[in-house]
Amino acid sequence: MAEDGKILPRSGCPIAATLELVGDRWSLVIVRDLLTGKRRFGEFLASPEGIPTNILAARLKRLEAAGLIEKRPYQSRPPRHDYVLTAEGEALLPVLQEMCRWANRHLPETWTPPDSFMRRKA
Amino acid sequence: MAEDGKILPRSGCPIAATLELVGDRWSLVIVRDLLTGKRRFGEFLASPEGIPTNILAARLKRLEAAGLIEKRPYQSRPPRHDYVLTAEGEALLPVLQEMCRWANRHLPETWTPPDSFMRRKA
DNA sequence: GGTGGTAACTTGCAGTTTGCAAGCGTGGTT
DNA sequence: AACCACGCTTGCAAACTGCAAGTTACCACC
Repeated sequence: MAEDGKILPRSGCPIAATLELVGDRWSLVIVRDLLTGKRRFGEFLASPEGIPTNILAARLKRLEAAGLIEKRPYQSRPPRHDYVLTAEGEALLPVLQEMCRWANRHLPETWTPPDSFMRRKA
Repeated sequence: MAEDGKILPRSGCPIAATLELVGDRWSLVIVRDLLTGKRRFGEFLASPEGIPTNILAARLKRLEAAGLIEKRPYQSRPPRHDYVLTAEGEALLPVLQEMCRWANRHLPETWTPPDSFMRRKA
């Protein structure tokens, strides 16, 4: 995956195309955090999975380039910004919910997400 | 990801755990092919995305180690085998369906999957 | 005004993974 | 024997990952 966020589709298959955007170990973890209210670089870093800072910065850049998230300044001195999901990014919720359902049924050690997350609608 | 298929969970989050198994560019493409009737090494290779042979072999090994697919001999002379989804692997169908719905709505160039795939139940 | 702290990154670098191409092993076919 | 098919394995350069350390921009205290 190129650093500049450009991705050339390998086929028109919707599954393959989706995977080219978010098919890696970290992107959907970031989307999960955004869906559960986290907004800032440091908050993503604090998640239990422990994403490295350079990977986080690269993924945020790519997700922004793909239009799934937006960077917004929330104060100017010192310059700080946070990230929010676009409508397109939020629409990934059902994918994550299905992953949770699958994992809870088939991977015994996984946590049950809060009801508010599982019932939530895009 | 270790070559031997062993994966140590980074957290109990069902999303992160799922991504550790199938969160890469190829695994779910293989599951897609299996769900649409493909069974053999050569058939996976022939998919339009063009997975390299060594990656395909590694992913099949990992999916088998994870219990998502099973290797079955279908003839003994010459020795040949194919792969089928286990119930656990088939249960990923809803995840793939949601990815298709998302992609069809948000990525303009993607194909619409056949109705039989989208309506299918696990 | 120097020291320290916070937030958001960037950089360096070794180790791992990817992807292309080529080769291998088993056995059928001619 | 020569050739082919299938299912891989191997070699290798390039790309990516993850850890640690450094950077930038400011604020706050002493």
